[in-house]
Amino acid sequence: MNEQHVDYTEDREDLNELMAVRREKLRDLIDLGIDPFGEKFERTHTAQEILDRFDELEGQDTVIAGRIMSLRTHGKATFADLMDSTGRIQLYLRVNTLGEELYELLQKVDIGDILGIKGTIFRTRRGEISVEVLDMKFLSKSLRPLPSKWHGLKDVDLRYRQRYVDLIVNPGVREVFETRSKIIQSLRKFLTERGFIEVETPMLHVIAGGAAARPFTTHHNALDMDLYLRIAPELYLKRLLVGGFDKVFELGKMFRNEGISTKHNPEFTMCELYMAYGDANDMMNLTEEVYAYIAQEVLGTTKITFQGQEIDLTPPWPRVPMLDAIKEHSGVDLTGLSAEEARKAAKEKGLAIEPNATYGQVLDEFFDVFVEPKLIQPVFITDHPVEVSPLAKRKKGNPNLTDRFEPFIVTWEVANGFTELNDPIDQEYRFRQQMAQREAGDDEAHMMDEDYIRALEYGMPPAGGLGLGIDRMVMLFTDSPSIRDVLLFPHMRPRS
RNA sequence: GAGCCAUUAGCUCAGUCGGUAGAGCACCGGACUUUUAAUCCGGGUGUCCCGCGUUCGAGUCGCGGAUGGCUCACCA
Repeated sequence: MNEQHVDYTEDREDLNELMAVRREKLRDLIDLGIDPFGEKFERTHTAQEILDRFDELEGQDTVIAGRIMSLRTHGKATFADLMDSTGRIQLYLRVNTLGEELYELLQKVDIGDILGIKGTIFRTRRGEISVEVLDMKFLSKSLRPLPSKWHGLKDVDLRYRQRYVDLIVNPGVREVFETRSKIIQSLRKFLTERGFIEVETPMLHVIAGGAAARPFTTHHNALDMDLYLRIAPELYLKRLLVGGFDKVFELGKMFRNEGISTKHNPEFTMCELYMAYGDANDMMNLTEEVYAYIAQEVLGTTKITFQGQEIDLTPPWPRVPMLDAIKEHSGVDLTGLSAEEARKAAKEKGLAIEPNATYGQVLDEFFDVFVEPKLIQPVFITDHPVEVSPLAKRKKGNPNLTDRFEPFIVTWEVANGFTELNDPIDQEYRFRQQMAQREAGDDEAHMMDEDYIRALEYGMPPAGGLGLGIDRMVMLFTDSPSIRDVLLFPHMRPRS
């Protein structure tokens, strides 16, 4: 083994006074033969348990551990607040009970240190449930000062880059991520209770399919080939329907090489699920059910508040064909128009449209401008044009539209689903259309996937499919206006 | 990618007309054995985001850059 030598006495000139003082205390502890970074520590209670069960625990001994969040010294007695993952509890330290030696050691304790405490549970004269300390151990000396105790950390840049500090000093941040965990748990429970099997499909794709988006590119050295990070798991999951699975879902990260905004992060979480022998209608039922189920499980109600507006998630949600919604909100009926007529209608409404825009693209533009901003309460927008839905089955009676839907809540598209196209000949035709669009300069058009066509040729049962945006769901349920508030480590440009 | 705004002590923020850098908390020294934003006395700890320029003199004015926020664009 190499000889290791850690120098705790090194003087570093890059440290500010606050950090230098903490290092000095660290050295003092080492000189006293005390390990500042502790070891395994068995606790008997959490802070919250003591607060909740005080009546039965009063007078008993307890062993707790956590981070010191404030210190109030009064000469020969000191009060401190200890924070663990469940909450805060006050410590009372007295020279009489601790002894001179241990009480002296208190001078080496800084706010931020993680201590192990043995003590007696009692209530102070002022009525605060506290632990009178009999013994204390350093479990981790903190070498950096925490942000001010009542302003917390406000600088959003620092909050995201140093989420660990944000979590320590800003109460509520932890809650958002605890809620996120509960939401994902409820979702898994909901789906597995209904017979869905959770699967994992590749994240490294040879063809980035299943959505219209620019992919990230990476490289496999041994094979000397470029690969894409997945933009959607859709085509793999439907291969599983071909293989005989009836109900599958995958919950995981997707990667899209696009802009960053309050609603977009380059990597985000989606849940896709597929149900053999079902259709878009089943998926709409499932969407409103799963939203109501999770809201009930996590928040105890299906009426939630987002940024001051009440949102009623109680099923059923209205289902409105896209053309009807456009007609209602713009006054323009685009039904049955040619691409050219649609472009003309767009110009009359002052919309910026590409000269060679397809009928579907014109519809999208009308929808984005006139309809989307109005969709506050949950609503399904249905029957999307076929050009923008290359994987969805055509609508019976109107081959220009598909059996597709997108639910909207607070103007956000929170999911996307449709009756799956299981006709390999039509699918190949759609891919070719997409390739033509790609050649015309649309680098988000779908790529050809020969193997997927082959899978469909073996026969895929009719099916309904759904993709749920998990980050937006968490935003909605935690009243968070930015996706960065529901991602522990949102993407940030590295700082030089 | 474009526009607007922000960046000053560890944190939260002030800084007037261009004239030697300020507060609260935190921190350091002292007093204090039931406080809780403890209190009282004393102490300011700084690459004013970076660079260039204007000026006798720049935190402040100009130009360029970095990072972030918001809006727009992009994102079916």
